Amino acid sequence: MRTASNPGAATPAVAAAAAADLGPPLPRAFYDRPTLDVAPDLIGTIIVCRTPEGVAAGRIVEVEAYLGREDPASHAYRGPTPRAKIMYGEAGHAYVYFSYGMHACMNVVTDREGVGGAFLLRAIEPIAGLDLMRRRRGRDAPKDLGSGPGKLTAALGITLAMNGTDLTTGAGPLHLAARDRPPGPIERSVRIGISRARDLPYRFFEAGNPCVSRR
DNA sequence: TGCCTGATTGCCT
DNA sequence: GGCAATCAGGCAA
Repeated sequence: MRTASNPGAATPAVAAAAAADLGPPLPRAFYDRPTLDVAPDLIGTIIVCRTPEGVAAGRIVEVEAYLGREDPASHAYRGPTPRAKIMYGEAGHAYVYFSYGMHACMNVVTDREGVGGAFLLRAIEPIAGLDLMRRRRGRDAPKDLGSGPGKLTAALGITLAMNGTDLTTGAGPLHLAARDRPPGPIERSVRIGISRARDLPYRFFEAGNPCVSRR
């Protein structure tokens, strides 16, 4: 398994080196496909967040697909409103929104421009910057750091200011890197916490991983 | 302008 | 298992 250093008071250069150690950004073509086609490839990839405090990263172990204008559970359902316009833009960008008045939730935009497809990141398995994540979360156990959409943004330091970040350049604070190892079996289920289109099996997760969210 | 709902979390009983 | 915290987006008036 690949490891990454995480110096406490990282200079930008050190932070960049640490982020690079986790792998270069996945290319646009990874995201620019039909949303459900991306799902099996997304589980096990690594999300890296670089802030002045340092670098934090985790394996993505749970996601939910939101298909766009035709999906009643998606923020994109009502068309490209000011909030949803990022989802209608170019694939490979981050859509970060404010949930329940207190949490940031992060999506990655997929599919062709104008479709509105995206994946909500629901859980990560922490792999770098654990002490930083522990401080941000006020929790110690790795499985408590990223086992939920609001938890993982808090742990990684993802904020609303990162909405719209291009994940493919490596220039911004966020990117996704290729898997460091093959994922375990991927299972599907209905999506969690929604009231519309409850029956669609668009939640994907790594079976047996303790960092998957509960409910 | 005002009301209601929500892709959540964590604490309390 | 119940519920409060807390606020922006979307829609009705």
